[in-house]
Amino acid sequence: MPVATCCERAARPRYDTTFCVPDYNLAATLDSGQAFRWRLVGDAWEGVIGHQWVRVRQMGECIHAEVAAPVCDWGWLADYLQVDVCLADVLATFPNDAPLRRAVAACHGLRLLRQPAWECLATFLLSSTKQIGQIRQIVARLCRAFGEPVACPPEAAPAFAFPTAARLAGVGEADLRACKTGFRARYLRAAAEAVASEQLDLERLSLLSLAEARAALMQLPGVGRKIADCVLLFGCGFSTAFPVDVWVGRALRELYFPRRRVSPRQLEAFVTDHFGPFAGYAQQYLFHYMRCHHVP
DNA sequence: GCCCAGGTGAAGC
DNA sequence: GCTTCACATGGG
Repeated sequence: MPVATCCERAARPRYDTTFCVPDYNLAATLDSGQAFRWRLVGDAWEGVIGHQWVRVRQMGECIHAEVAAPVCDWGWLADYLQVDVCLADVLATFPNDAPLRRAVAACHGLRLLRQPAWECLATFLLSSTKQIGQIRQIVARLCRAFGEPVACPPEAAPAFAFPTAARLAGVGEADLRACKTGFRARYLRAAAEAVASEQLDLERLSLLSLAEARAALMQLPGVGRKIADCVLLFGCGFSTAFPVDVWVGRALRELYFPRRRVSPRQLEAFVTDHFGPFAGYAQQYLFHYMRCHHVP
């Protein structure tokens, strides 16, 4: 299985590195509504992963990355970007149907990220009935208010880590609402408390079956099937998790069941059966396609 | 003003 | 069971 090549993934401390990886569309990946902390500055994307400020840039078949403090081991970034995933192998498992073929052709190089689970849970808790741009703004306010400052270059905007669960568990609901979280503030606090108290161990979810992990997340108030599947897909590595939001629901109905009445139950059965071992990737292609390319 | 946004939970038939 | 509605907030 071909993997990305990387110069000096573990070597002398460096401020930058390059991953050479075929079929990686950085812009589509960072801007496809799976992560909410990336900002396009010129031709580069700036964000924070854990406590690291990062600037990444597409250079043809390679991704160039810069950080603010020298790094020996770049494994954390390779893991986040999932550069070792061979996209061709993933796409080869997709069913050969017209809608998916169109979506894959339109969104060439779209990938899934592997995000920190707590950040993923918290940000998707804040996502309900919000547009992606607004989710970004809420998350930015939250990080500025409650996240640790992280080192960044002088020309960059001040950067903050995503607030820990322990920190948010100690924040009053009114202060969360001041970040424009609205009715989601209560849910965010409850999740922070559950994680901080270790009543919910997010790191252990990946050891469970998909159904068990999903059930554990759905114990939290404000976490239903859709948000749970986002966390499992984007933060825990469950490649068959298949979040169905308004866009994906629309994609399934319009593209697979045109002019037919389909119950949510039927849709679920279809999804479980149809998309294969990387159904979550297929979901992301349909989502991005509907948002950026499809004209009804 | 009206409708919608990567939803969920509670209440109503 | 399935449908309707409230929940905050901002953009088109």
